[in-house]
Amino acid sequence: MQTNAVPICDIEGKLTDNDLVFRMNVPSLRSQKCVDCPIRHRAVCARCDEDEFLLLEDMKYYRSYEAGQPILWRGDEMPNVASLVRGVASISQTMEDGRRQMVGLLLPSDFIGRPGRERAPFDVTAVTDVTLCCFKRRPFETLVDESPNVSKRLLEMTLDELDSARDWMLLLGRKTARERIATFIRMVAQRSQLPEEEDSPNIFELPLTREAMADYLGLTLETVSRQISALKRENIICLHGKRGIEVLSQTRLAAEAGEDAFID
Amino acid sequence: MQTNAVPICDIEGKLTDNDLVFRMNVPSLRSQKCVDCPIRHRAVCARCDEDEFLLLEDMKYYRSYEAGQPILWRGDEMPNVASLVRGVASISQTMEDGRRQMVGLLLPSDFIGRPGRERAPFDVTAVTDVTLCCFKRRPFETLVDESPNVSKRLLEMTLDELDSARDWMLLLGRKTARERIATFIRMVAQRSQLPEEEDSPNIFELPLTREAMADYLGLTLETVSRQISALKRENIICLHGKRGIEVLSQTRLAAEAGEDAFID
DNA sequence: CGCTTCATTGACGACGTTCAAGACATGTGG
DNA sequence: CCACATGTCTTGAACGTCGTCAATGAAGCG
Repeated sequence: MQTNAVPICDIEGKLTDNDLVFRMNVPSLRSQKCVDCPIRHRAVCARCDEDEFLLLEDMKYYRSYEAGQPILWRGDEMPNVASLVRGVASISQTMEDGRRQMVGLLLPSDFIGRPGRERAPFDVTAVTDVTLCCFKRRPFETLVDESPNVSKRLLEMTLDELDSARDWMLLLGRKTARERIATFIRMVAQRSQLPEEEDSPNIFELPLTREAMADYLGLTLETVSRQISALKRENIICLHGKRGIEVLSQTRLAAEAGEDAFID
Repeated sequence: MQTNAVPICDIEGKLTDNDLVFRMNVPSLRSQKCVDCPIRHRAVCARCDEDEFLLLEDMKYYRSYEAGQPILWRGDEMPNVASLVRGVASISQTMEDGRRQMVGLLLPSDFIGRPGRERAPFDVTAVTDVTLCCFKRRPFETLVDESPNVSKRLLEMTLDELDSARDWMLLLGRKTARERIATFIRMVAQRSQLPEEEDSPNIFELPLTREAMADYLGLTLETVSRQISALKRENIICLHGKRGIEVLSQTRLAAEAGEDAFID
């Protein structure tokens, strides 16, 4: 897996809940100013200078969606592009008979839409409550044309996403159900890591329902459930409620994931 | 599927071979001059002006590989980036136990490598005989930084590849063996289409062995072979040698592929 | 001619899907 | 407080697709 980890989101308030630390609580936006923006250092605007931020602040507006709501349908006109500020969203495709495959998971700082494309090629759906920082596509395209700070960052982000997509293709094409689940749990753990932590946390929450995990992993929800139960039975993980996961052995979980050594 | 069709390559000479028209013969490079380059209008340099071509001609050199040869190993240093000028190459990942998944198929005009990345994240292998137009990474990075014509084209190409990768994820995650084969045959047909043709040709050659197809489609070579035989038995296609395919019913093949309506 | 490479075909079994029932938690109204 | 409905998750049993292992066939080459 590529290791462009982004904490799925910052934690807010105290960290006690029956001795469990559940992450992925969503911080509220405290300001509309780019300077205070929680994703400022990672988003498409990461390398903007002050003048560019002025332009952006002028053309941007926030928009929120509740968990489960569609953000875009495939084929929709896309008058806007956007940065995901808060929450988790999915990019997915559905076949006529209803089979569905998630083809991307959007986390804070990820970019939605593309300059030069009028219609959405995929469905985008809010998985949790979501806030977007939207820009009208036309003026944004002009900005991309004129600001290397934006276009270079966008290229970099797109290349990273392409690498991640290719890693996921290995999982979808070749990994067993067990390996897919283990890989996914490790990925979520890694992305739940806070900046001040040294390692992935042992306790965290899954951001997806079993059904959404199945869509992401190319499995059925029954298989997902069975494999999670199996990992629990073998004392590799332990469950806290429906979504809470505690990893009892990182080593064994890594082995189950069948992962290659990393490179960088 | 996205429809950024590139003919896998131009045809050379006469078109008779027992009444079959086999495409994918590879034209030889007739010149080292960018103006005469067969991929000039589609590659990363598609929008370069004369000055930029002068710079490129100065830093470029051609390099060829025979079918089967490795071009890059995962983890290798990448002193160069390159455009694929002639032939077909694959991007693939291999797990420790040997399971392999092709995660991209590189055709003429496709770009290899990325600015700002020192090591190859995946294996790249010549599928047929291949010729690359190579550029030293450092000077190329400078060119990308300074020429919007190059960086914008590169962004566009990368976004297209990301869309294709996501289409492929649907195939790997959800399609049956039969659907994968039918989808693949249709894709090859479409890419074999010459500029002057109105539709995909009915007769063409598969650019991959059964094993390579299996790697690409997330199947075993036996399953690939069985499904091709089944399509033959049902008179949907007909075989001419090992690689030659004749589509007897586009309609039925499309139905077998389980494809959504296109959007654009 | 044997050797190699690539493709086809068969028999069998494993893994994951499908269908179905039940558990558990939460919320609503009587 | 209970009865009941709803959404999410778990578990079981039967089935089917595709992978594995193995034998055979076809084409190209020294």
